Amino acid sequence: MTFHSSDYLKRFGLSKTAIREDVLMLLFESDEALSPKELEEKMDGPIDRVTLYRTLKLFDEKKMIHKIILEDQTTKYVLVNPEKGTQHPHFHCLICDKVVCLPNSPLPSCQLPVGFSVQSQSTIIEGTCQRCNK
Amino acid sequence: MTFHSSDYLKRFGLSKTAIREDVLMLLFESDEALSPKELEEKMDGPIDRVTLYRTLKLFDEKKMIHKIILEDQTTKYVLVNPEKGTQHPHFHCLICDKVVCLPNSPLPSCQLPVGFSVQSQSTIIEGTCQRCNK
DNA sequence: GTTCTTGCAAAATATTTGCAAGACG
DNA sequence: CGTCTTGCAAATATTTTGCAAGAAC
Repeated sequence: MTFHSSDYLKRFGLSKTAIREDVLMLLFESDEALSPKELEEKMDGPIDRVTLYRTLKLFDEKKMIHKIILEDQTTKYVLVNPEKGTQHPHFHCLICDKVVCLPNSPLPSCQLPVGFSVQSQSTIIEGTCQRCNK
Repeated sequence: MTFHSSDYLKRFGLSKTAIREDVLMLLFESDEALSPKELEEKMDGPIDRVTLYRTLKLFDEKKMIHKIILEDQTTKYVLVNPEKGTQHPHFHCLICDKVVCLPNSPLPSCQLPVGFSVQSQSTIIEGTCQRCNK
């Protein structure tokens, strides 16, 4: 299965630009969530940080990516994968610092007090991943 | 039941200072989580922001307070209440911006892949609270 | 009196805004 | 060509660090 970033952009009604394609590609190829700084470093040439932030904000608004806020207040992003569902817990390894989506784990439900209504839920689990536990 | 901030500090091996007592008192009296800025505004006199940050970091290290990172990347703090357990979901109302602990709701459990180990878990539920839903 | 805490100045970090030049369709 | 996007400069917000003066015990 190949990934066509330009089709992807078109599908969300966005015009095709080099930066947007690069960001999408990097997120698609990555097996972990990436921070703005990590994205910047992985980009081919030097990229303007402002444009990167604007691109990420746009993708987030279009729900093309998930924004993950970690306990250390840093931000990472993953490409939304419709097959994995739009909401699931994320795991943050405290040793290697990687953040991954937890597959096949639907968001656990909480009992809410009467009168409250939910719009979104985010669960971050911190610990050590299987690679670092070896 | 009264709250003695100086006893509280002593119990955690911290020396008693005016700022620490003020911060503890404000957190104790509040029915919602407070941001550094909100704490600063609620303080009697003007307070040095650096001291406030250092105080909050210290309390967090001693596990006297919970640090809650919201989706908008702001930080709020609540006093740890041993009766409510040390970990539970937090609810963030998108209308009034209040953040409260969800009482009687233990942290929902997630199935983790083999080899992963958990150190902490945080769940933030965003939505509208019963007051704002009326 | 020695150690811990505070307050100030300044730095580091992350993110946003305004605007003119440039690219997209 | 008109609109959307980019890049630069600069602003804003948040949090941290170094250090000397002051308070706690």
